[in-house]
Amino acid sequence: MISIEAELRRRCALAIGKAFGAEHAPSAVVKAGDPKFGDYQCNSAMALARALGQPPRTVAARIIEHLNLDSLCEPPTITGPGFINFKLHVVFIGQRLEAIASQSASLARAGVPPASHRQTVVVDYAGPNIAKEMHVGHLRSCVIGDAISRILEFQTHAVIRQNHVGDFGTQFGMLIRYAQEVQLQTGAFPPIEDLDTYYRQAAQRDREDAQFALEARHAVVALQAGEPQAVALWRNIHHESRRHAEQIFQLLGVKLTPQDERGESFYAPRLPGIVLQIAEALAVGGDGSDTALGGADTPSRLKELAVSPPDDRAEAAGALASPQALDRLTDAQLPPVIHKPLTCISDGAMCLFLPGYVDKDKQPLPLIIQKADGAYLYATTDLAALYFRIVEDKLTPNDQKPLNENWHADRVIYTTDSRQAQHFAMVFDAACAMRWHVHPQTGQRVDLVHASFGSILGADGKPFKTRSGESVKLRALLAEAMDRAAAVVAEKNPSLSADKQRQIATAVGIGAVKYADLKQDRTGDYEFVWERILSFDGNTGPYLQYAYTRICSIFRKAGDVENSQARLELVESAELNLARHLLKFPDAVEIAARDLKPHYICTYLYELCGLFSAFYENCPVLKAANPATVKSRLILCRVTQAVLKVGLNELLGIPVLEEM
RNA sequence: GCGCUCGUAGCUCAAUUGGAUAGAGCGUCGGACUACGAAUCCGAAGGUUGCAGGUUCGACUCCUGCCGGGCGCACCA
Repeated sequence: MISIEAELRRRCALAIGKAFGAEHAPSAVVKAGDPKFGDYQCNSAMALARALGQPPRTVAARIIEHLNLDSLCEPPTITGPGFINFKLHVVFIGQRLEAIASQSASLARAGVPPASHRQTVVVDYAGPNIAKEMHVGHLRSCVIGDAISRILEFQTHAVIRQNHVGDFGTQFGMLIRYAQEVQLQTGAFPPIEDLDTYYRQAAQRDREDAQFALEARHAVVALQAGEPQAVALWRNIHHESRRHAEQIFQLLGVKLTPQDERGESFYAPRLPGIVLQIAEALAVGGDGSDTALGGADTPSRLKELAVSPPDDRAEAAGALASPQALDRLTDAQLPPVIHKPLTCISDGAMCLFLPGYVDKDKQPLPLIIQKADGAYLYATTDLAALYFRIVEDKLTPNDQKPLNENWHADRVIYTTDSRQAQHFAMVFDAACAMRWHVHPQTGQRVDLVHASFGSILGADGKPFKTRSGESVKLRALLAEAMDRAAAVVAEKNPSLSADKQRQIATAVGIGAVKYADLKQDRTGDYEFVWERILSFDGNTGPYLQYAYTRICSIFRKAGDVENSQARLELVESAELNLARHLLKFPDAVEIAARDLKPHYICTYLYELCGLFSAFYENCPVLKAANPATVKSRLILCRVTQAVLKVGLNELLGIPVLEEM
């Protein structure tokens, strides 16, 4: 069964097709703007009126003539300029809810249907830098990326989470060199309790000591060449960092595991092949075919760099190009305006020029895929990752963490902050230029999405920092959330055991922080204010968790009164309003998945709790007049509980509690 | 300078992407506990959606131009 909104849209499209021809078929069905207009409305008549040269209300009437609604709705009405209003039939509502409540399996899905077209979706999020402690800057990526993953996963898409860690940059030379130094002096590897301190000390040595800095550069080379001692130290740092990140993920309830981690170091061996591939395919003056220009200046240094380090894995990564192709890559041939993607060497760096990008001086802006010194950049790694996720065959021994099947992603989603918008636009354009955005099996266009988000600001509207201007550590932020929640629990519910209180404080504190982040449209900035986040009033995590505990409390008191064969009687307006809204949960999930915006689910759940409160105030459940009403109302409680659990817990990754 | 983005009630945010009378919470004011959890609920006041044009049956939403904030613009990620 698909969502009701989708079902009505389908039926309206069918009716429009029958009435006016299939070319007019797409139908605009949305939730009604106002309850007095029913549950849903079709807005297609007004749009069609012009094209058909008929009055919109006439068009609406003809749509209705061809509309088959079965017993879904009451007879539709035409209002205003030509809106078609649908009001769900009470009998239909009752049957649907009874069906959902009747089995634990259907309750577990809360009415949400599986996706009609199952896709393989890669979601790239979190991506912390190794050797630095995670800070608030990572919060949104973790929370939003995980929610998006959970939502798509719940729709039964095959979601592949990817943690693209920064673990192979130049900073590692510094860190390795510093680790060597400390080890030599103390005879023991320093415990990395505070990664930031460690990093800062290394950076300070790097700044102050030219000899140290030089050796740090050499350490990078040693690391990339696989020198055992450098690699061992790198592994050590890596291990410590991962341990730290794991703790954060676990505390946050983010479902990333070590198996999901493929960072810069993973892609490093593939980069030479990627650069070669792009350089040849898009060589300036060439058309990608084998027509090397004779006599052009040979950028021999780059040719050397592009094929080093000598690693046969580059070939496996798809290095189709021959080094000879690089012979024609001189910037002398670069046109002043870029009309098609071109690669060439500019100032010694391997550049990919894409149409539509210019710098401050209106000069073509390149996507640099290899620096003049031969090093690769994050654009290179991102392109390698895209190739890996979409094109590459995974059943090769090259993947250190092989899956059982090929990925060939249908969709790749990046959850990073909006400042990287241009970077991803360029990377996506580059992938398109290489035709890597075409699914190797289906030939369909792969959806490349930057699900960007804004910044977290302090109460003053400026970037969220500590008083001394440092970035707030994520661990400290979450600890404060739990402390604040613990204080409230101790005050409100002192009778609970200390252990129980701690458990509740964790769920409430972490949940509040996550919910505050998810409830707002991710594209905007938001202000982080403890009082607002941890409030029990309004659209907050604690408020929703509280609503859930009230329902649980009813069931604790109900004992075995519940009867799965009970019938739903919808009499009171509070009952009807709640019932109607419960059936719209699949619609909320669908639009949240469509736009990759978890806040649609938050808004839906908040409205649900408001309607449940009205029901709770006006319709006694356990003290209802007769047993049949008690059972009927317990069905509403049961489905509300299920929707809250699925929405909060499974889709948003926020814990629910039996009591608090 | 170019590009992206945002501007909605005193404050923090919504508005299913062009739909009907722009909705919530906080704060303010006024109410409801002998009550399935008052960590809650109900009511009131609060708006020329930054400004000015345009597009059309219909605009917070789209197009143009201003004003104001944020961010980005060649070898960091």
